[in-house]
Amino acid sequence: MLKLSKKTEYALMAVKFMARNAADGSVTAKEISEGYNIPYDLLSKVLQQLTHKKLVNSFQGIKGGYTLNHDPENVTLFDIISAVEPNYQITDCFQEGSTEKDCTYINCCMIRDPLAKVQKEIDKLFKAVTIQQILWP
Amino acid sequence: MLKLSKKTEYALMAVKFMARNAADGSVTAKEISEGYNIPYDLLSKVLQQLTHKKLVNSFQGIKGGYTLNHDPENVTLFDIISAVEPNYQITDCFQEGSTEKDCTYINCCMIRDPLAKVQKEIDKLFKAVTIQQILWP
DNA sequence: TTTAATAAGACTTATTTAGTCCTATATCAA
DNA sequence: TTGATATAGGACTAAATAAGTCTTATTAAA
Ligand code: SF4
Ligand code: SF4
Repeated sequence: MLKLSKKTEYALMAVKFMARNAADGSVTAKEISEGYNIPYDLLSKVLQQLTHKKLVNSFQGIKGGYTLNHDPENVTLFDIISAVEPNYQITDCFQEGSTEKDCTYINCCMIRDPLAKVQKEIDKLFKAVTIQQILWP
Repeated sequence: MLKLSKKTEYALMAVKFMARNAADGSVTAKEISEGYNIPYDLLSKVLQQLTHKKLVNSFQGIKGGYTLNHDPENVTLFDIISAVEPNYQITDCFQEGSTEKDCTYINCCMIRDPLAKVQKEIDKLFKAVTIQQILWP
């Protein structure tokens, strides 16, 4: 159905919040959650995923929080999506080492390679969009 | 998660089958289903949806079946997807007349317009890919 | 040592997708 | 005219995924 998950949207919103409040140093998950009305627990997971991909810095402890790790013009929509969506591809069979478990048609499929090309185009598109462009259009 | 549904894949496979067997006149859902191992009932629905969008011709009755209504180079991936996926867009809020029921953030959202632009790029991409290119790469 | 933050896994619920079943209708041919 | 076989389409069930919640552990400043 080609829909982005809420996690991607929350990630973008969180990045926006962090950039806006960069002056005040780090920003907590609670502040973002309350500022934009995002479920706290889910947002926390999103921030953790962004941390793993080094898109944000996290600081633990009572004065902890998050900061952006890159300038918005150096982070793309592709970075955000692939940090947050486990496998964001248009079919189930593009992963490294996909087998019949992923799709029963995998060994006889006549649309796989062509769709892989479409996937590459989509990747290219997402890599061409920076979050700078998205969040300050 | 950005995945195409099985219905889209089945639609593409069905189109391929029809083109391949065009010489024999119309082709039945059963033949496609058995030829490519696609669940019959689901495939039938897909074919009905393609019929509604005039992408295929359907013939009822005992000698009935389906034929392609256009040359493969004149049908795009966009046509197939939008025939078969109810609303294939990357967010819930791009429909005509979307309200708070679709997304609670709709009136305060800072990422909606930018994502709409991304959607347009995706549309453009899908419209640029013909099923000729996909099925006979 | 208390407090407030992140980290992370387990769990539950809601939504969507995939698949099935059943009945109606159309058409051909014996 | 009737039986066989095709599409049409609605209702339903099951499976998979996404979204949200709960709980416990860890971290670090005051
Ligand atoms: S049907 Fe083909 S393209 Fe789709 S998931 Fe299976 S192998 Fe991949
Ligand atoms: S968060 Fe914004 S972009 Fe996403 S569905 Fe809601 S209104 Fe649309």
